[in-house]
Amino acid sequence: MNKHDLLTMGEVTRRSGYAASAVRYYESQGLIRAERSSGGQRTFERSVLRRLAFIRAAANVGLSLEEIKAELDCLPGDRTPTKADWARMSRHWRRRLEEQIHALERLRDNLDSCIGCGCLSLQRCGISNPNDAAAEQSSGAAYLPKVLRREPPRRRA
Amino acid sequence: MNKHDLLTMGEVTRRSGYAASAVRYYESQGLIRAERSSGGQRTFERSVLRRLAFIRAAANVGLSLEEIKAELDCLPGDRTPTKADWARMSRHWRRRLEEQIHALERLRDNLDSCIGCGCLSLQRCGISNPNDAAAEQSSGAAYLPKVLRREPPRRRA
DNA sequence: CCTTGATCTCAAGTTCACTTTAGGTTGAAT
DNA sequence: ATTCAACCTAAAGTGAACTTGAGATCAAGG
Repeated sequence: MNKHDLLTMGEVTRRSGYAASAVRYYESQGLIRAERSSGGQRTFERSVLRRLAFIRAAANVGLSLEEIKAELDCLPGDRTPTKADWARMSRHWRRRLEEQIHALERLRDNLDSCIGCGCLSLQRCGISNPNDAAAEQSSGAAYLPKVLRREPPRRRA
Repeated sequence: MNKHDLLTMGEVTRRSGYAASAVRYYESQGLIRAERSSGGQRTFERSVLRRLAFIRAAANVGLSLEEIKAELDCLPGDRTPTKADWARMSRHWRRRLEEQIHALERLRDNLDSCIGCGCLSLQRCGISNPNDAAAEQSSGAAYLPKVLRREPPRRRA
């Protein structure tokens, strides 16, 4: 093991699975911290692995780096995060996951009925025609869940 | 109604909800077709509205434009798509939606147990440590569903 | 000391899905 | 004939999340 439990860039990349460029990028964005050796090379505390793991997990849940940073900033920098810390943060995830799940389920079910009636080709389909209200007496996008809907001026996924 | 059922750009943008720039972009990418007037202005067939509706719906399901184009390319250019056409294409969607749903559910449930044991901080958590096999006898990313996992060289969401 | 591999910085490049800008044309109404 | 909204093109810009490249430096073994 290294001096005083400090990790090199190589160790971090091997153990986190992230590329060095990504690790540097996260540091530049303030998601992780790194000390420097006398020669200017990065040395990481062990806890950086946990942070990187958290980053990947959160990214998998669909959070942007900005959101992830916001959550990480709530973690105590000094003490080891407690179970309560993690639990608090996970509530965000759970809520987002639940939303995504329900949204997808609604979309899937609506898709079934759309296929059943072939209405994807018509003006009155909620999935495909959220904006054609002018052309028809369509009830609009009632079926398309907010979290999934992409309005005309799209934002990134 | 216009001559021979042809739509102008303005009508298409109003009825599809897409910006003109987006419509032009889709044309440039071969997702939709447009005729030209004598003066060079676009005229669209009615069916472009259906295509645009399809594009939005598919995008909402998470398909990339490339994938959407691939699906649209399977549609018969000549005849009006049949119910069978739509049904075939919707199978892709359904499969993808089901995958996403199950992936999120597994992630959510795993998150619960992770929080329960506080293991997000340890090496043996499947959610957070898909790549730390070298450091521990970890069973790896068994819990993290493929569709959600972001491997080190990430691709876009 | 020398070599080699790991690491450094900084700037620029990449991808996706569009939007914005600039400057020029069209076409319908007056 | 004039006006003016609607439309055109081509090129450049956007933002997220990184990667790549160039060229220099560091650290450790022989």
